[in-house]
Amino acid sequence: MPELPEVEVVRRGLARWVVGRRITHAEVLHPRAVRRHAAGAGDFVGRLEGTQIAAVSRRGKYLWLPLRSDDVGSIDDALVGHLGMSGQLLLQPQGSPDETHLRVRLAFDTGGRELRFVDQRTFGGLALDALVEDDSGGRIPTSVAHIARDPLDPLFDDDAFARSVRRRSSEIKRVLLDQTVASGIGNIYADEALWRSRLHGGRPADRLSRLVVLALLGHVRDVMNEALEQGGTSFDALYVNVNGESGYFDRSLSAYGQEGLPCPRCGTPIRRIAFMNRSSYFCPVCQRSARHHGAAAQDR
DNA sequence: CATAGATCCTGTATGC
DNA sequence: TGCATACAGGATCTAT
Repeated sequence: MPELPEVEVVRRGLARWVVGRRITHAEVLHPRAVRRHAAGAGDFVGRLEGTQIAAVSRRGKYLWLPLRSDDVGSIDDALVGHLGMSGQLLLQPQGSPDETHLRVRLAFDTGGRELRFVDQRTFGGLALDALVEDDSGGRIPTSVAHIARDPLDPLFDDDAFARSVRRRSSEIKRVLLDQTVASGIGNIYADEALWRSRLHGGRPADRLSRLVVLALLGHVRDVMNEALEQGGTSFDALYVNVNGESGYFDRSLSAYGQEGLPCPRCGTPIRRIAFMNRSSYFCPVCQRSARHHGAAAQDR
């Protein structure tokens, strides 16, 4: 569930602490946490130790730490991380008790706190990956290059997004969750942006007008920025910043998780339906379903 | 190629 | 109390 705002909160917390530090010790406590590192845990640890963290970057829900290698001095690789559903990156004092689901530990030359990857459900993971040039002269890990820029990226192309969305015959919610169209959007912010747009998630994307798609994008940006200001969304102790603290955007949600509660706009109880093996929350009055928009395709 | 559905994983909440 | 079941859901894999 950590989506873009939650991952950005983590990125900022990490950036303040780890940039410029050298990794002196790496330890993998659960092999599944580094399954995306094809060469295995031993290679992961061996290549990580001795490197210096040059930055903390993010695209969508992916984080990466470009690494300056000890011997060469150049920055060719990055430590790539994805939190999956329950991953946490915590800065903990050395010697503090290991978390139940501690998967990877990194310690630094400066002592003090260590970086811990904790992940209950093990959908997340860490890997080392080569940096390649992206489409605008920047650098990005190979394993992240396949996803689109996210809506908070200054180089995000709104018109290209609208064209991409309107080429698809899938339901608009499914398209919002497709990380190759725009990255960073997950179930919570998809439902919130659709609610703000008064759009039912089941509407076919290719029957929405360009202006409706651009307005939806604006709502995606708004809800993400508002969540960021409040430290992200947390429903329980799983979604926390690097100090283990929860954000409180959950208090501002209009639709997601609000089944049975009144729609803040019209008072109709919010409804929950199954969708893609998860849930969609929407107002059945404000967000009209596809059949009310018939074959006329008036949104063109 | 686009699209849709299954799958991975573990802790918590709920019902009988 | 114990047991079974549903649920949380991002990314990836497989099937059509």
